Amino acid sequence: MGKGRAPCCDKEKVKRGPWSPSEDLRLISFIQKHGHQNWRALPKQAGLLRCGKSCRLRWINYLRPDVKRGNFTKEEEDAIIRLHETLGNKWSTIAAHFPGRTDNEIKNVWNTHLKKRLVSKNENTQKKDESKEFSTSSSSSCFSSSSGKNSREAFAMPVSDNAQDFKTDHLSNHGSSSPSEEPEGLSSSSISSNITNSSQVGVSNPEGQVGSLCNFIGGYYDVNNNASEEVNKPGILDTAFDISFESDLEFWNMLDSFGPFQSDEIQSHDGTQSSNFEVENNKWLMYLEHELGLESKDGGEANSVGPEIKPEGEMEMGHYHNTVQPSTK
DNA sequence: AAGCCTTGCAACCGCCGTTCA
DNA sequence: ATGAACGGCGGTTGCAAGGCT
Repeated sequence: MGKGRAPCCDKEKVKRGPWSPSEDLRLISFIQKHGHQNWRALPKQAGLLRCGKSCRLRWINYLRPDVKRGNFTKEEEDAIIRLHETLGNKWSTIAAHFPGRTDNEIKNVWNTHLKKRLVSKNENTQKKDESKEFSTSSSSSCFSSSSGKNSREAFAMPVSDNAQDFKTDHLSNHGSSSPSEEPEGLSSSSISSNITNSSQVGVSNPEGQVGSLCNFIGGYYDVNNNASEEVNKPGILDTAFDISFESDLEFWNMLDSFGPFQSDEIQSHDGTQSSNFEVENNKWLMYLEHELGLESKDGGEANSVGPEIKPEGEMEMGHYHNTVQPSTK
């Protein structure tokens, strides 16, 4: 043949790096309206200069309405550790046990926190073991054989069979699976059969679309706190997603000028979020609503912040990029 | 206060499995 | 039966923010 694999996109003509608000909105509104049957064709149809893969990733890991963000609880972390022992680096499978969590997020948590925790734990136990006779038991830790960088190799062999069993058992029997198999600390509400992946997001369901969209608009930074109710108004939604992808260049360009903003600001929305963030958040929402002509007349929370809507440049949109995260470092 | 180091995370890359013509 | 196209997955990287000296 000699052709090789065709690149998924022309990297020369494709934008890379952080997503801008405008791009996010375009992607969201497009998916809400049309779904995502074809990721490769989507960027073009949505007027995005992005690779289809990039769009998919952005949607799945960030923009999806049901994506849950914020710090992992101790229970979640424990569950991840347990699942990882069984499944290895099957992040998507592990993620399936945590509705709203993405494989990328779990992978990151594992690599940044849990792995280290286990390594140090393992070192301690290893020191103890060294004083004893060599034990043939190699299953005491998932790290026993993973000295190299490639954890894929380390886990591939020993877990494959178990993984399949586990997958079958847990994915098909959620809600009715035997409690003994279920990771400790995970309630039925935290592990539900509502496994979410990109293809299961309600983009094909008109009602689901509206619900998802509400969640997005109202909860772009606050998926978990039901703020969506504030803007759960059909009229608003209709208007919001009648935005033309081609015609309102000025609007999209204006959004672009804000620079990247990240919905990771919804982190720590467990009620401990600083009011500073909420003010900025609400300003942003108000601004968007204003620009879209969506101001809610009955004065939701978003309007309680104050009437001041600063124009471009004064809203310090840079704030929306990783600046108000609750620091856990 | 400034510079360096570490950490965390979004995004990219390339491979693999599945689907479809 | 075959190969291209596509979606999905896991590994890795780059960068920004925070911490430390």
